[in-house]
Amino acid sequence: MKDIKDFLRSNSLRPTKQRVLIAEYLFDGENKHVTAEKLSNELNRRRTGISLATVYNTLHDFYERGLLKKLSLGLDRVYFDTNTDHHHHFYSDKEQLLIDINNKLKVSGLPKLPKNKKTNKIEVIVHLDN
Amino acid sequence: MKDIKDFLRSNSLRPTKQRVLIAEYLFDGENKHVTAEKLSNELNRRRTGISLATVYNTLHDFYERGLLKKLSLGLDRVYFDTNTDHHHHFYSDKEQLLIDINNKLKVSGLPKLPKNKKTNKIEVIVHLDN
DNA sequence: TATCAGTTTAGAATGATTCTAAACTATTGA
DNA sequence: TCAATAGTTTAGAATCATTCTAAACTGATA
Repeated sequence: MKDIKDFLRSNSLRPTKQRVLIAEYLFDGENKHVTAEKLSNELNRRRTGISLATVYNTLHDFYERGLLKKLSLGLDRVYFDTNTDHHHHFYSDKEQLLIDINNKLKVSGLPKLPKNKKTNKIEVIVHLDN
Repeated sequence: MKDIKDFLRSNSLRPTKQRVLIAEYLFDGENKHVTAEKLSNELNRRRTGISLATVYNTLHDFYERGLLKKLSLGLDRVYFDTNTDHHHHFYSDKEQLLIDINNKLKVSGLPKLPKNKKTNKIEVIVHLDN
């Protein structure tokens, strides 16, 4: 509670009612993959009365502060990941399934980068069937 | 010309005026990464008068027949790749830059798959900065 | 060459996300 | 404690890539 407010303040975010509720849900210790819609549903279930616009704003604010990762899965919707360590994913479009790959997956044999470019990050997506 | 019609026919696609023009552009021997919009612009430049709806339909039809790959880059727009061999990409969101990685890039250390799932494909995206 | 299934198309619809601008609130300093 | 204000929230409109609709068109077949 108090720690959540401090957590937000230490990330240059005013601890508003809405942000506290969202942070409490997202950062409860369990890694989560959320879309704006899924998060909004959960918040409605909890009768928080937080608007969808605020859900979008807050996810974006948290992402900007590095508290969330944004997942590029070529979906329609954007996923935010509370696990901000470098990691990869199993992913099934059909099932809306997203599972962290937290172990020491390695990519080797990369060619040299295009001139004047540097690698930002390497993203591996293991697409699943069935 | 004739070969393009046969090519389309052999893929269960009627060689309509529109499909022939699009296939001629896409499959001219040079690998391409196109979005519906970029392709539509190119076709307008060529005064083909092909509608945007047909561009979408045709890209989809070609994709369904395995003539194009669809790229999952977490963009707003979808990219289609004329290189249908298994390969990976350098990608820069800022610059709308997309470059094939055609060499023997290898991914090792994958954990076992979730139960009852099989790997469809492994996609590696090397995100570039600058 | 008529028939008809397959195609094309303009424009409407969709749906996730962003924008707008007005109301609200946490913070700060007096 | 309070006023001022910068930062937030919100409903609803706007955006934009893509899909849908259903009417007109055309390649293939007999």
